[in-house]
Amino acid sequence: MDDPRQNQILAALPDRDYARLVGEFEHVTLVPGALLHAPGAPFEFAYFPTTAIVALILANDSGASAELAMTGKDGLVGIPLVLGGVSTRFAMTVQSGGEAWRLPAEVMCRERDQGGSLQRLSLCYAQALMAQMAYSIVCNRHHLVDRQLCRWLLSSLDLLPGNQVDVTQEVIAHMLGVRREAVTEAAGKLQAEGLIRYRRGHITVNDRAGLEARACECYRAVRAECDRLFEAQAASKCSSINCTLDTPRNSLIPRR
Amino acid sequence: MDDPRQNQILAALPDRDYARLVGEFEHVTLVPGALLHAPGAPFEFAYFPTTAIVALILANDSGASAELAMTGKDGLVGIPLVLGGVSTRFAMTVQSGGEAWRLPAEVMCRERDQGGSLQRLSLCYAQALMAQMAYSIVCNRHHLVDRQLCRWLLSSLDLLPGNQVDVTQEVIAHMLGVRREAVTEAAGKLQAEGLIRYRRGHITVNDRAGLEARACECYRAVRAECDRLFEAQAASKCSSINCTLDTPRNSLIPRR
DNA sequence: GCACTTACGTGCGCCGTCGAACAGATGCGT
DNA sequence: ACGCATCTGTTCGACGGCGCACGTAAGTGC
Repeated sequence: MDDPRQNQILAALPDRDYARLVGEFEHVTLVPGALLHAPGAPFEFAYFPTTAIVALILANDSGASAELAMTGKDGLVGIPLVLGGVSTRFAMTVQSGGEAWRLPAEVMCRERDQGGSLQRLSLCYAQALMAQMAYSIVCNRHHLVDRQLCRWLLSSLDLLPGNQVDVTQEVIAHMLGVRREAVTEAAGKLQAEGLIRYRRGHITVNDRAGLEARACECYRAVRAECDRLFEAQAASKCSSINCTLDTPRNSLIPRR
Repeated sequence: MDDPRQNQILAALPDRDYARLVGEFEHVTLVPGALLHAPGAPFEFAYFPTTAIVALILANDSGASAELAMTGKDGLVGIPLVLGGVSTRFAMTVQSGGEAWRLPAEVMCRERDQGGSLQRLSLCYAQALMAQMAYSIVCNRHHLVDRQLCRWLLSSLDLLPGNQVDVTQEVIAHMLGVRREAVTEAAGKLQAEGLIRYRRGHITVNDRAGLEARACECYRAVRAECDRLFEAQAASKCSSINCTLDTPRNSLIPRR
């Protein structure tokens, strides 16, 4: 049976806190393409995926859209509950079907106001999300589609059990904010290089190391930053560490 | 004399909390181009700008970079202190010189752990930052440079007292992540349309309404979202509102 | 095994951005 | 008022991505 603590946030929770919350979790199966959260709607649950992947997508009024980040077993869906903003314009859709556990919004708000471990870990994931989004901005600007595809595939792979990503080129195009044909071309290159194998909605990654080498450095950077953030929090049992540091004061001298 | 409560977060703070903190603020003048925070360094202060604007910039190892968001009197610089991540890969540079007030990191951490009004308002601004970044992603992907320039100018203008932005095209190019020539061309168009007037590092906005019409809808969307977030928080005196809502449960039915 | 839906592959012209090199203009210091 | 560094404007070929149209292949259901 699916265990909530396959989710990294719940796994990092001190046993006492987990025991306190465990009765409130509800198990849900997320089917691919499902809309977990509509733009502007209030959150009713926070979702802690174990095997599912949820995509955060922003679409503006003109229909232009792009994926902002993806959340799997590494985090939770429903950051506005943690930050206090109640809702968000982001849409959350199930990118890869699987299992998740959810907590009612009331419970999340209660935890937020009490400021316990769950809140602390969730805030940390909020920062990891910001890092993901930030690198997406740079990556979008400066990197070619095939490298972005590598990054996307690797990010997905990190949240999945095997070496296979089940998704059509159409969906990837939507996520990356490019044309479907551009994905076809990029995927074709990667396949020609023997890195992946594509067959009708199923990508098998043959050479993960090669894919990493082919990806832009954004992938490694995001991963490093997320690891740093997570480890810093998971390690700390007290929430008020890491404040006092004895580095030299930053100067306010203009650059160049 | 510069008043800390020109900053919107400090202004929204209940008087009792402000009175408690006021002695700990230090006034600083930020000069254009100064590096407020180097990537990866721990934060020593949180900055609350009043008339200055600070740019959040991410540069990867290859030198590719882009502005993620800008913070002025509407927020604070040092979100990682609020989220508990201690540091960040983002660089913070002074985009427009001016005044700010700062709090030592220790004080911010204390406030974070106590979970008072300052923390609540800061978290809300964190979500506003995410919104800014999110729309940047979509905007980068789908909108032409001249429209992005409009958005950038309007965002700056909202944080400045007059109708003038003092910045070279070189700097704007760096912020938008495009070539300097692209900015020249875009600015030329706007000038030809009578919206702005450009003269050696000083942009005067003649027709703000026209500029808004010319900008992509991302500007309005970001502004609406930030206003929503801020008002929701500023209005609430109790931190545990807005959790229980009686909307229909979201279905988990796949789309299309 | 059949037609049929769905997904992938390919060709074409168009346009916005890049990269680099260079010309012109403005404002500052002395 | 002059020289000069700095900022702005312009040109050119190259290229990546877009939008469209169409062809092909792989699964699905009867």
